[in-house]
Amino acid sequence: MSEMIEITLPDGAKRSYPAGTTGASVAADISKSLAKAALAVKRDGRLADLSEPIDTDAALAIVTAKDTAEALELIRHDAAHIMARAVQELYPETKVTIGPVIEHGWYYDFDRDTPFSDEDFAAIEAKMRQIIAAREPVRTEVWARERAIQHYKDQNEPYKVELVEAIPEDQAIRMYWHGDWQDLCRGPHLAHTGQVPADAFKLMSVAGAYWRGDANNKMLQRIYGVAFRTKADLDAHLHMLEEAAKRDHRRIGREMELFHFQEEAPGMVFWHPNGTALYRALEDYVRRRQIAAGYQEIRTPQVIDRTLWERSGHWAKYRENMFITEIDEGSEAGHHANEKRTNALKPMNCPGHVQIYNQGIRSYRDLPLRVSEFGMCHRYESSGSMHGLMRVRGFTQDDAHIFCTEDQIESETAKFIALLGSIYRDLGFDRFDIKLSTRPEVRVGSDESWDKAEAALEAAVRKVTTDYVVDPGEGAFYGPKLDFKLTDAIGREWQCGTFQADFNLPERLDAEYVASDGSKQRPVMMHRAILGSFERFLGILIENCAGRFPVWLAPRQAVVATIVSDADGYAEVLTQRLRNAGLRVATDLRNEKINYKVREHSTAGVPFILAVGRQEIEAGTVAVRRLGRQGQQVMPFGEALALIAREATPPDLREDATEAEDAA
RNA sequence: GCUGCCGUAGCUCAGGGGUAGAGCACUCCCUUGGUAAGGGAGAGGCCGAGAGUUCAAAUCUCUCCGGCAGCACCA
Repeated sequence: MSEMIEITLPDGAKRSYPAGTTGASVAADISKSLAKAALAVKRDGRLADLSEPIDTDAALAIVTAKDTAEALELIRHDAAHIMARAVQELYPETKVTIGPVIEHGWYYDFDRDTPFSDEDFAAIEAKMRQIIAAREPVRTEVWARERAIQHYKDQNEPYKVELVEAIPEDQAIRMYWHGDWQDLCRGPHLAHTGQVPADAFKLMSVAGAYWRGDANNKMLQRIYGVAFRTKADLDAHLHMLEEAAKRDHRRIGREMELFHFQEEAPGMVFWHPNGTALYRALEDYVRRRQIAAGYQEIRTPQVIDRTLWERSGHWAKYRENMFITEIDEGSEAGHHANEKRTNALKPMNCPGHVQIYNQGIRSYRDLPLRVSEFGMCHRYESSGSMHGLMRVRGFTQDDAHIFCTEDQIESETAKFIALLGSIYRDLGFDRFDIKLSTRPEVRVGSDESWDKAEAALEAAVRKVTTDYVVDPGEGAFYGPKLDFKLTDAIGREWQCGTFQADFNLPERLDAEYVASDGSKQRPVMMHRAILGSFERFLGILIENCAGRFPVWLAPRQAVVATIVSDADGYAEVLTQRLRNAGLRVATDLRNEKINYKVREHSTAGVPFILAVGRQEIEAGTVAVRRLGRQGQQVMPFGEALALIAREATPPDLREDATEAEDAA
């Protein structure tokens, strides 16, 4: 009876053990680091108890790296069930709904009239620990549909009835029991409740969430939790959140005096001098890159009569989100008394750009025509959707429209992606997520056009990477699009870049060009933005670098700080020379010790601190201290100026930039 | 917009039915100091706005405004 069990190790190697060997001894045998992973010796999709012998009947495997993540997923999933059970034991009137695993943890949506409070959290956590300590077995059964429906009707769980009814006919209806608490679930699960680490989970927050994600449905209470394999992992996660909070752009924006918001203008940014310097440095850079890429810059009106918005279709479809103005033109010549004229602040730049395209007669030789605008837009975003700089009501897009033929879509897309990638890299973003959204149910344009445009976008992406996702049906009604997303400090994704085909607007606003055969043709219009908006992008940028901007973007690139007041005059002369070289420099003549000044400007993220005292005046030098480095270096002022100027040069203006671009 | 929470000095926060406190920042004075916090003094608040309850409201109630987390939205 010396039956052997074969175990596959993470590196692909195989080992054999006698039947009856416990999971724990297998784990110990393999290695210490794998011992934890061996928690996930799996059987029937469940994690086996390490104290139990592993048996030959099941397909067993020590987890690979992927499986380790899977084990964590099981812990989180079981924690969700255990929490739901705890909630129903504590508050029996509560109706349960769904509770999926998410990044770092899980949530569970409940229907209960009384709101959950922080005190409830402590009680729920305590109850969860009891359930875990009881090490109650997890078991499962497949039920007939009717039985499941009847069961949930009897239990007065209307949401579960709905869920069961929504399960496709060909899918099994599986029930899981954690002890005697039952829940509808696809599984898999752990072997018993004791396998959820009692000290490595935490309930984080409660928030409203609509049943089935539909705002027409009742709002439920969603409790979020996080769970890890060990307490150390949990603590590390909580610590990471604290660190991320320090990088929050709203906090840094205040600390570095970049911008502020105030009640009278919700969702509108007041950019302070520092923030404006940053903004301008970015704008200047993008402008140069776009000019180099063949864009022509334009400017279009902020306020436009409603008739144009009616023609563009925005009045019908987007009015809710537009800032509308009514002007009484009664006193003006040519108008009847009390005549009102209705205008709207532009929520987007496209119609204005088409107006410029439509001036004169365009030839196929003009295409592709690329017009860009740093266009300020206003959208009346719903109050709950605003978020610092990330989602605002007044923002400036680095917008451009490319008028081209269908045949040019692919090459224009490829050029755009290359430009975007290069700019993102210059700004410190080596990776970003790409999403292709394809035709929705309701749309304009022929299927042939959609086929062509979707294929063109995808082909262009594939030239660069295979790492993108397709979101079927999520395109705009007017055309397919590519979205480029970046992530904020705590991992929320924000759409920044975008590239969208538009079969609609050229039609509505009657844009055309003369083809080589003399016929009039409709151009395709590509909407595109690289940053998306300066506001959102700067928000992400701030969080990404935690306020320590590269020198070329830093609001304040250097501070000249005096050690003694005798150096005031010298400091002012140096400051002026640095400014003449185009650098953003401040002088600190305050009656404070140099230690204090160094500390303050270091904390404020100033890349260069130039200290001057008697010795420097004598020798015509400065003592240069660089952010993030200990100590300082005394050098002739001219040398310091050259050093700072070199670092302050934007990436596209560096001497090696041209070759780098050509090579790419 | 919805659910929950929050709104006291520039910032971080304490307090709490009898008209306000701390630390940091700020101003002034002393100190002229050589690379991450020198010392002292002072100024600073319609306690988000409005209404109600009360002899009395920053405090209790309601409405509104704004913010935070999430959901919905993001032609």
